[in-house]
Amino acid sequence: MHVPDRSFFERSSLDVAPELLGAHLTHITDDGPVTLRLTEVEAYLGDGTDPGSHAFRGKTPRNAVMFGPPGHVYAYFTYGMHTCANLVCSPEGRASAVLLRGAEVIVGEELAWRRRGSKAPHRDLARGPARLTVAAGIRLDENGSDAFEPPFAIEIPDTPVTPFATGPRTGISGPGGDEALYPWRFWIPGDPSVSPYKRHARAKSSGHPAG
DNA sequence: CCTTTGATCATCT
DNA sequence: GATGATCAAAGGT
Repeated sequence: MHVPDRSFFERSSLDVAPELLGAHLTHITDDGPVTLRLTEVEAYLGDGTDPGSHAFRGKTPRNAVMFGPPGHVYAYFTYGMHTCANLVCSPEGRASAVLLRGAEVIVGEELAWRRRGSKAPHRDLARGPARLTVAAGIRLDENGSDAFEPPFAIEIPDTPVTPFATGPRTGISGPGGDEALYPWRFWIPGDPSVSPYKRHARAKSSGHPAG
């Protein structure tokens, strides 16, 4: 486990996403630290070719952070009540991002449990993008924060986690959710903290070079 | 295990 | 005015 160079994020989210599996993301507040071990992520592009991406129709006030420097946090509000978090990829000006969809809480479980406000089992604490954001204590007003600076910290595995699984992205209507065109959801096979939604999609073991 | 449904509002058309 | 990178509770199999 090591702190990556910022250039790690200066690549397409398609390359970064699978290498974030198993990474540790820490967020510290006055209440203490929470560290997440990432188990499920999704890649989104910003070059106008990805209809599932917030950046598909160009830069707007909401997605502006996606077009900013890599290694920063893109947080957005949706469904009238939920916040989700991404890590920005690609060089500045070329938006792409990795949505954090599932993780295991490995530090600060008590704090994460308190934030979630329910008796969630350990595996459910950060299972799903909105739950993950609550468990970590990431707030909407932290949109644009540098993930390399406090209150954030990130470490990645010395060797990428293999094998990993791929499949269609979750919750996307229209062509952006088409597995054949955009199989850009990545997860650690069999991990209980992978989000359950639309899991009917068959987990195929990665035929990726890495696995 | 599964499916259905209500909640609730910023954003974009 | 419709939609959405969602969740939790309730009820069925």
